[in-house]
Amino acid sequence: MLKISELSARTGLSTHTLRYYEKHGLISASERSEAGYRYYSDTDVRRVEFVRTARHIGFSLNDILDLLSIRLDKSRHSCQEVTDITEAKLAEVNARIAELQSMRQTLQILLDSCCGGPESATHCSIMEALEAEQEAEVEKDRRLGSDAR
Amino acid sequence: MLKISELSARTGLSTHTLRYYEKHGLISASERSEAGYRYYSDTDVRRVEFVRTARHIGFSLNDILDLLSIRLDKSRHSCQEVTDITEAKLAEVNARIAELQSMRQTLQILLDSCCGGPESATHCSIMEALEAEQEAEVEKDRRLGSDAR
DNA sequence: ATAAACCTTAGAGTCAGGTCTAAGGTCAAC
DNA sequence: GTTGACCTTAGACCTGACTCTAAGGTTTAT
Repeated sequence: MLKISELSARTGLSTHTLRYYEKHGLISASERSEAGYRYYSDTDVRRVEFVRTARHIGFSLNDILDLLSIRLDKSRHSCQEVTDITEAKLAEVNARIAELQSMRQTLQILLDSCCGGPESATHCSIMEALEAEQEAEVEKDRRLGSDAR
Repeated sequence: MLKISELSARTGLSTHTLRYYEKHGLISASERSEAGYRYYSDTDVRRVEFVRTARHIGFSLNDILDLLSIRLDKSRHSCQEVTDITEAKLAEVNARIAELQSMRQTLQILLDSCCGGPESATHCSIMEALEAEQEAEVEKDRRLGSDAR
């Protein structure tokens, strides 16, 4: 049985975070000393590691709650439930990537248009683009035929 | 001169957001009525639109504060200052994209490994990967030679 | 003259995922 | 038998960008 600081050392999660996860129903210590100290069994440790792994991959704490409830009784759940959660997360990630790529494209167009030198910014094309009533966005949309956002 | 609700209608930013931007030094109304009502001039409107455009591209409010101070007296600032801000933002965006792509790859590997069917999750390979002490991550790192994060 | 539709402010709440603090109790070693 | 390292809790604080509320004042249309 591990004390919380030992579990923290082992998992790389702070004791604060471990208590936070417990408060949110993700993990628990299967025993408590008389004084209330948390003691974690091997089973507890595996659950914490499951959470950490899922977190590291990018699942939210709510996703992980769902995954944990499947994990608790796998025979009552299907692979499809698991892939549904995973696919939803993948869709989120893809949507966010698309947004960021759109930002990247705009930023790159801005950078390409500007000399970037020590000259006064009086005629800086980036500043002009930002002043110019969404022109950069319009330009980008025209090139990409984008409907995004 | 526009009242705040008119400016809101014109920019698509809520009156709440406009006041919030003002509180944070991004914009202001060049006049106030005796009762304290904000009145926005054309110059004010252009500044608000500048903020909105920059925000839409993905600049943070702090980035925009920097851009605005350049905008206020362009002759005292260089193109390089502008491109520095833009490049820093581009680097942020690229870093975030890389993180998300790593997540995407892991999620895709998980999905590829799982049948996704109505079968019991007892032997679900996604669940196994999440249980298996970072194995999915290790696998991914091996394939990509990744050092990221 | 009164109701509807506006406007003001300070300050609280929201989201996610922690992170930290205060005030105190416990335990092992010397 | 006390020092220092650990543990407990409730609850505040953090980031960033809003979003909303309460309580009140103003303007406009009828």
